[in-house]
Amino acid sequence: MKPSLAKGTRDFSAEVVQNRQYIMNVLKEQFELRGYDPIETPSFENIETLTGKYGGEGDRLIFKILRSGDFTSKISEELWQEKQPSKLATKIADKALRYDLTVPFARYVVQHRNEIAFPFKRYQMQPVWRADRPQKGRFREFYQCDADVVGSDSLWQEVELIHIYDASFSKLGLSTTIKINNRKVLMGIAEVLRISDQFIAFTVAVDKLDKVGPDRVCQEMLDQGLDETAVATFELWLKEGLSVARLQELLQSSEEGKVGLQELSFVLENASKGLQGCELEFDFTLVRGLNYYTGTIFEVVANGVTMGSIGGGGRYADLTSIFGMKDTSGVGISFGLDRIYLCLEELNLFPSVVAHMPSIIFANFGAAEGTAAYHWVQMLVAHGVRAELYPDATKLKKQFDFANKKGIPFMAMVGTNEMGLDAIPVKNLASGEQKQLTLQQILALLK
RNA sequence: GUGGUUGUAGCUCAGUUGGUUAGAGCGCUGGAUUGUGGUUCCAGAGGUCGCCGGUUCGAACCCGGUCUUCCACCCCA
Repeated sequence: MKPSLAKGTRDFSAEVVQNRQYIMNVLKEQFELRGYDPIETPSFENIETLTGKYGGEGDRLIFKILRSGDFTSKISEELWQEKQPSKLATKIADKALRYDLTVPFARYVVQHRNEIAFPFKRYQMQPVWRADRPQKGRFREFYQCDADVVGSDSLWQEVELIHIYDASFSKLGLSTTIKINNRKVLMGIAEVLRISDQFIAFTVAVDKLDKVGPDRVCQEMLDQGLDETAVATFELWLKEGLSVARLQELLQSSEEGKVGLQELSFVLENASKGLQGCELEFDFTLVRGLNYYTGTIFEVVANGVTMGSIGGGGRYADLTSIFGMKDTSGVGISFGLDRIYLCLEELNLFPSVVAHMPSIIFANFGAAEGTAAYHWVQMLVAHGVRAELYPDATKLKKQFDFANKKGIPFMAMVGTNEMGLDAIPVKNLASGEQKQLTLQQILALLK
């Protein structure tokens, strides 16, 4: 059997893991500074918890887990003959891998509502799975790092989340643009254009603006059967580029649109104060496909890197009601760990020092010498120094090669002559310099 | 899910219109050098040419299928 990875998955080397931990530590620090607590949820959920939450074709991308036992007994002959994958799916599969962290979080909140102090702020850094076709920066297993707060309508939460984005990306040295919009503004636009009943088709088309340009966006709207005069008006707006002030004029007749603009103005005004490095930018064409968003929506892109969004989020006023808990608004952001990693790598922004702490390896010259050397290792480890004995008494060349390859900076040599001495030869592998050192001197060198 | 693309040694890649035994660099193993590495020199190991099938006297090369890679859609972190 030839070893191979499942499509869209990866192994991580020690160096990659350390770099990933570096990113997660930065995020963790920012989350905790703002009062978010960590939780974790299972990697799979009951399938009905996840299905129907992610918009049009979202269910297609959910990894489903086959029922244990004889699932064929649950399928009638008629159902089998229908050959409808979506209907068959729930009979064959009763569990699914989580698709994002927001929906499991909403399930968690409802289920634990009596133990939770609201507003509840949590962060969560775990893998999610999507049955997508892999591409660069697009995997079937990847990590999301989410911060959400549930149980408050306050727009200060939006402001806080923007500042978490700003502080985190600034710490990572990554130049980013945080795009912001409000779903109520989009609904207001649709209302004014009298295409509210085709809102989804409208937003799907708008979402493609930066990819295909205004002409093709409008063409797609017409293809989707949207009213011609509405599309013509919208085309003018697209080419004009709408500011908040201009929208305030245009959306006079839409109550929802006006509320959206008020919210947007508050967030923009307060969040733009004291930004460390990110640009905050209103973009009335920002849509986001997940259909649980109701108010503010965010998306983050890295400047100077060709990569999809590296973060996104928004307010969901009613996600918990699906699980039986009404009137509980939530808002959250997500960091795409794997894409952030690729950006930092491409821009050479990983600090090189994170990789290795000082450490020392003891050469192995034989049974008795090994025993003496291991005694030194024990003493050093007891003092908190990373130390190890090369396990086999092979040729020194091999032991040196091993130390070099592993990036160990020092090698100690306890041979027949040094057994029982207080000072042993310690060699700096980078410079080649070698000295007789006592335990205290070695500790001073390595600590 | 749709369309395209990719696959040759551990790694990066050559390989002529289909023609004997498929090559290079790096890496690896051994030696020069039995307790002092990185340099150098010498020798060696390592490949069902992604997999399955077909065409052909003959296939790494042509054809079909399949898996994988990357890309464009769809969608998204």
